[in-house]
Amino acid sequence: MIFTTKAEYGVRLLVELGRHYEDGSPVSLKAIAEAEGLPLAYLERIVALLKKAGLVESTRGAHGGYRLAREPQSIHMDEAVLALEGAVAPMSCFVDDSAEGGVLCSHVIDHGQGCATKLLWMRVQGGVIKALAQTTLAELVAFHGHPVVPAREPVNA
Amino acid sequence: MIFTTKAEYGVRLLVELGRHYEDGSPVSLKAIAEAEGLPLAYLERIVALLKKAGLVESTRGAHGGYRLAREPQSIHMDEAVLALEGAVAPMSCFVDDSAEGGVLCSHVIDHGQGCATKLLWMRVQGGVIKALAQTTLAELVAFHGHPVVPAREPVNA
DNA sequence: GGTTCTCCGACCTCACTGGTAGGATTAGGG
DNA sequence: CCCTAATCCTACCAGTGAGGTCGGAGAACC
Repeated sequence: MIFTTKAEYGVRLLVELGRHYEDGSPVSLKAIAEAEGLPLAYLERIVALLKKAGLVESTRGAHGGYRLAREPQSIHMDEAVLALEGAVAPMSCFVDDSAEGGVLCSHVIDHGQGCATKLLWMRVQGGVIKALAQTTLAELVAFHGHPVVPAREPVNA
Repeated sequence: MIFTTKAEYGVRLLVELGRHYEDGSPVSLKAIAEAEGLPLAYLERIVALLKKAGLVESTRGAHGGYRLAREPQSIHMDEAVLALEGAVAPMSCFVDDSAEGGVLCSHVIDHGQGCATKLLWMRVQGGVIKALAQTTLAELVAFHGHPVVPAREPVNA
């Protein structure tokens, strides 16, 4: 159940943008790539996903770069990871049937209504999405600043 | 964050064994493969993982097969999935540092104490393990027996 | 006009998943 | 005793996607 580096790099990119959110001026990918030690060309493709999802804005040309489209407190990580990974599903047949009627995996058809494993994967998916949704970018930015604090359950609002 | 078919097939195999747990006699892989429509040779490798983890026992020779090593109520799915997938980690650097001192991913070293993303992945991992641990094999077996909406005849024979 | 950026698509390599093949080993049954 | 049914075990193989590179085209600022 491993996330790819898209999620890892993308979140770190967001954190970096969040640190400069107050500045107003955009941050170039080159600066981020150097600060985080990540391949620039690869970051370009990753940030494109975030832009398409409306999480970041871009300014082209010299002194251009990227900045957050919203304030860090309102950016929840489920949205970010969904944009980066395409889908948050424990099994390949779980594209995103959360709202659909009855999207069943192929091996289920002969079993009538939903395989037993589906119950399991649904619970797992729920756990992941919940964990992601409860974490905001602002939290990660703050954690980046002073990592000593062991954040327990700060999502009480 | 997709599980592989090892987890899918392995759990379905366990469910099938759970259905015949009361019988006492072992179930052959061939029977399971035919019942579930899965490749026999592939199942052999999967069940080997479950055996190594002590979840199932085997009897060799004619009329042999596999049976659960414990009763279904005491088999929690975190143990099963861990045996099948090797590790339940959201990121590659998360082998299993839950008990270790400070296993940090390589890109973290220069940031002092834990990257911001680690906080995120820890929460995700916690959510997944919790969801898995809260589900027992007995639950899945029961769910397999009588699905919520009986649109068709369930396979009870 | 050159520099610095974002943008965009093609390309490449490598590991791993998913599955197969072929056997050796063990146990029952005639 | 052989034959058959089953577990075991290792090697192999094709496809795919992850992870990353390259080259270039457009856009803004000096």
